[in-house]
Amino acid sequence: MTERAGQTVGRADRILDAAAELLVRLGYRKVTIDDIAQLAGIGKGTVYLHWRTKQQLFEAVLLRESISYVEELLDELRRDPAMLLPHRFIPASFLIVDRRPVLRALSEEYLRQAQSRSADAFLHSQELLASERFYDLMTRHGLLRDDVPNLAYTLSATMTGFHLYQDLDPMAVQLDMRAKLDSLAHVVRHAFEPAEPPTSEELAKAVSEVIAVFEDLIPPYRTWIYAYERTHEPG
Amino acid sequence: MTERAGQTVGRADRILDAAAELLVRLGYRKVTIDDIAQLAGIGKGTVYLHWRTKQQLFEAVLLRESISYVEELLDELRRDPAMLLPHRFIPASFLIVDRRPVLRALSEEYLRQAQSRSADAFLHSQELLASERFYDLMTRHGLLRDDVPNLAYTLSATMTGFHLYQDLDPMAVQLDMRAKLDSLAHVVRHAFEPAEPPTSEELAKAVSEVIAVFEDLIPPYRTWIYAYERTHEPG
DNA sequence: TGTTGACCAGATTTCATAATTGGTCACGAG
DNA sequence: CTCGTGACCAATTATGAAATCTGGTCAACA
Repeated sequence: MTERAGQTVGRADRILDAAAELLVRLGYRKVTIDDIAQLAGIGKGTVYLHWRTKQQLFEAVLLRESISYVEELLDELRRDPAMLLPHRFIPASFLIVDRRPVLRALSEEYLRQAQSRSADAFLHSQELLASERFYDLMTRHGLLRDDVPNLAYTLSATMTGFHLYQDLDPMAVQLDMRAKLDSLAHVVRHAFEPAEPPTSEELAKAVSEVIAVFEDLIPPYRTWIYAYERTHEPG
Repeated sequence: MTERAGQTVGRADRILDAAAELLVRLGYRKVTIDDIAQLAGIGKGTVYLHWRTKQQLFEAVLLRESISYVEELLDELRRDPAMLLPHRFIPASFLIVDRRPVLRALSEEYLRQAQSRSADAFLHSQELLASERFYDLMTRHGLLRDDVPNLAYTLSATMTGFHLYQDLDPMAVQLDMRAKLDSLAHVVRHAFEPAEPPTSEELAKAVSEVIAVFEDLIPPYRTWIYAYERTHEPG
């Protein structure tokens, strides 16, 4: 069984809405299941008809938000294929975390957890954007270099640096966001993109393939959000 | 007054030795000034004849260690000028933190402090390696690109990423150090080095200038370690 | 003059008690 | 019978007061 009858998904969304709102307002720690249930206008036990644990509930929040963001990105891609150039969309993704309060709150919580112990719960939501299939595709179409050692690791480490350096060095605070994005873009362009940019035909082809991949990738993730029976990731 | 009479410096070094040893053994938090004084075979008050606060004492420990490392690096440079290529010495510097227990302990403490609040105390020790003069020189001799926006910030953020990503993602643990160094080297080479490597004449010239700069830079830092009267950085 | 350790205020740890909360499930409504 | 609920429980976490520790000072001493 992957889904239940009637308005179940609608209710799930109302719960996720409530969770998201309280998350932004109070932070992960201070949000209780009771709060969420109350704001959603249901009983506490009902929440557990949808997700096994508080953590899974918030993973669903994160995943829903991520999917929505990816879909936004796909739209932009349809409008402007050049957006697929890593030095364009990676800084854009970087920026987005600052823009979407839910993502911001969750990434802060992720850091807090990582600091102490197992944070992999929040981690696999990143799998969506960082899937092997996506990297392969980008490399194949000449949008990513094929000579980057440990591509996934290298790219993640680099992005993480820009993310975390914010809070580490006072110097970073003085720089405005624009300058930071430029810096990140520079590193991405030179370390991860081939010297030769792809032709616009290649780019268009890559875009349509990216769209296809994500339209293939997203549904199982979306199902996972709402399906009760689950222990780990889809696909 | 910059220095005191007699065996004062020798005693300072014994205190720093004691502090370093206890630091490695117990970690910053658990080391008390009493412990240090006892291990150094002196009274507690005497420690305060050398440094105003516990923090300044450990800054001195860090600075002494850093200077020693830089001098080691200068030696290597004399032997092999190619070591000045950023994609060589930056991963090497990265590695060194794992090798020297004192640096390791201090960088962990730095992260802990940064996590919470003002960590700039530990930060300015990095000024030694990251001084404007050094960057200028490297750029001037074609060892660093001249088109990197916010060079200091960008490079720091990148290196920080590789440093911190260790503890954030389980994937990073599986990769061995060699692979990580390769990744960092790749990013540095392509994002921060010019496409054309310098000629060996240029390189040699840069090396001798680097040596000159550091031999000029180090003494005031060394003085700072031992001089009681101080409020902030030398130079 | 150079050194020290007793001393102090403030920070940290301890420890017991109280309050909260994630998760369950027997029950009741429909 | 199905679905939803909130009282309930174990376990975690918050609280706060008392005890301990420790960075830093300074009067006394060698």
